[in-house]
Amino acid sequence: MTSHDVAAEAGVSQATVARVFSSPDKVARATQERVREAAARLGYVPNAIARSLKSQRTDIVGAVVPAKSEYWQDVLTALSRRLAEQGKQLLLFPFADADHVEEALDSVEQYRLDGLVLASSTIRPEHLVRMRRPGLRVVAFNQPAASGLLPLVMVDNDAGARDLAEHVAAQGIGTAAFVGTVASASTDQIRYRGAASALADRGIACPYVEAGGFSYDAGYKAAARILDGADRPDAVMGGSDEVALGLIDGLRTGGLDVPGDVLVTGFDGLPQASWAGYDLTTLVQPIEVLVDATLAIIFDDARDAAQPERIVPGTLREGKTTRRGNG
Amino acid sequence: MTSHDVAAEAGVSQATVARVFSSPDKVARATQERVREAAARLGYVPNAIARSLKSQRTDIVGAVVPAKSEYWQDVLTALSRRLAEQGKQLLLFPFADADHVEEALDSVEQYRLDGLVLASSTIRPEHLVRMRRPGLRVVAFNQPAASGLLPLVMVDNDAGARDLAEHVAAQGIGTAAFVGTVASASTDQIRYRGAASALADRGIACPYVEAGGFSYDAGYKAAARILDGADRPDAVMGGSDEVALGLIDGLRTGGLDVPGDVLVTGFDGLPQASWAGYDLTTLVQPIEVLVDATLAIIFDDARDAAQPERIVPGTLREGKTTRRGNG
DNA sequence: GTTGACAATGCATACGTAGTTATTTAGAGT
DNA sequence: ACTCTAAATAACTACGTATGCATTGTCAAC
Repeated sequence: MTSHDVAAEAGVSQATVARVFSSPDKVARATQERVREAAARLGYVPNAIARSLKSQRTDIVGAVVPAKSEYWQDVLTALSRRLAEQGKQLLLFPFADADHVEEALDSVEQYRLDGLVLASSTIRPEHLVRMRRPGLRVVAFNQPAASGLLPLVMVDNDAGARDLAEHVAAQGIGTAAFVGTVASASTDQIRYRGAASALADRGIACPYVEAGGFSYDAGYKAAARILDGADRPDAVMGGSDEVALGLIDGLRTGGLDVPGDVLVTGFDGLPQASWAGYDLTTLVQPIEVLVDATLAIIFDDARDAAQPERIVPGTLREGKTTRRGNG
Repeated sequence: MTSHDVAAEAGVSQATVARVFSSPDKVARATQERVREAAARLGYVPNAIARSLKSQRTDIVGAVVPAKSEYWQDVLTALSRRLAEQGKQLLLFPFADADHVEEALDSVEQYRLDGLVLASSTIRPEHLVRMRRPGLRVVAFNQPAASGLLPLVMVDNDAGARDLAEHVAAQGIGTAAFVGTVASASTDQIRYRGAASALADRGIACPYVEAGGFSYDAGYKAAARILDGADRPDAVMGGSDEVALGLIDGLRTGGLDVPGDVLVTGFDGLPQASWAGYDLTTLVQPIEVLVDATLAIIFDDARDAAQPERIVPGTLREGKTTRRGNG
């Protein structure tokens, strides 16, 4: 079932059929109806593949993201929704771990995508630069390491970490610890430095503990290391919500009360962080805003602004995990 | 940068270049190397769009799924991974709610997908049937309503619900309640009937309560209705893990102890259900098995078996939410 | 030395559409 | 009635690849 078949059925040329579906205003009202009826009768649907080949536009945006991550799921959901509103699609290139990024990027190149969102702070700079190809609009999403290399959209990690640190400090703590995800992740570094610096300003030390992963499990296990440590901190700042949730459960399993004995904070603003069982104090990322900024860069015709950087502030959400004296 | 350019660079014909990348065994070893070198020099990558147009195969599988759902995220992760192993891609067509399914299906038709996974028990039969198009292998995933209409892969909802019900009954309860997601969902109906029937066999009544949604929030709110009710059940069976987690937090917020005062079960086996804060007793779906069965149907050449139905048993995971006397 | 078989490669074409150019048609002005 | 203009449509081609068919080259068998 092609546009030729419809053309024959409607008694017009193939070109007219094509125009009906791609630039209807160039076709007379009556002709248009005749064509649409014929198409409906035959069950014709335009072929996106052929359209893409001819028009050199796929209307598809790709996203290279870690396969397992609550945070990225949320981002992708928002991204996908926005794209759908514009009649575009999202093609996923998930990777299991940092070593497999290259494979994902290989398959990206075969598709002539309109744009590409590079996620995860574990993609290495050499991979980032490799994706700078003519005709492909790339945006690094929440990936501080890409600064200067690619257009970049991210939440203000530094300010967010400071906000959290100041909020925790205001509860009157003596010691703190920062449990990061993976030390080499650029978001981790910025968040830690921001938090540690804000705490240092108030005379509070804040050692760095690496969870070794981005998951709940990593946080859960890290809690054990903190419990075993000599000097238990009064507050634990998680490098991400997922890690923080694991921390909470790990600390509670170890017999501590959160927030009675230890305050806990997260970072990201996951839905799960708001669950009544946790009610985590965290920095909520404005995902809608970040996604819109990303799509603006990809689809803005202004190709001049070579390396735009959009840094959007997050919002502190105060939950009960930093509420002292409720224990 | 096309195969023609590479052909010129390597001093061969375009056809040979094409063969090097799609059926290498038809090209002499030496020629192959020359072509690959030329391609590498020019940075050539085959164009998947053109390849699809010519070969009438996209190597892309589509999935129509609800935009927000922990369960489907897990399924998609598994699906995507398996496809990537075969050099294929997953194209998502998420829909916000049941009313928007049609829009999603519209865009599906434009892409000439190799296969399509129809998820969500809220897709209505008329939509399902509409997707029966020549050349498109469709599979209904965990969608009992599709039985007889489309090839179907699902977990054994009935047996799973019975297993859960029997396990709960064995804890020595007097009354129970089933909190479903949405009453019109076909999975909901089967799970309720299975549970209610197994409980009835032991003389335990089990009224149906509709949460009105698939989310944590829906479960959380449903808990309030149960707390307000005259006769509080000894056990609450959630129609899904997400709902069950909300139920737990809702019941606990209401002052009840889980499992001390009320036992709770879920269904699906989400990662979150295993979190230490919940440790939910649930029926774990064998997602890998389901995904493999799905892909087998899509890519099996045997076009004869018109309406295969694969019903796979799940596994009961016993958590502490049904462990009596630990309160 | 002729033939046949087979591997390796080139040539030509088609996949289904969009856009460019050419042609037809209708309407208005004089 | 005759041109001029603009709108509507038709004819044609190109997008980049895969593949059937034709062609060439190589080698073994008789």
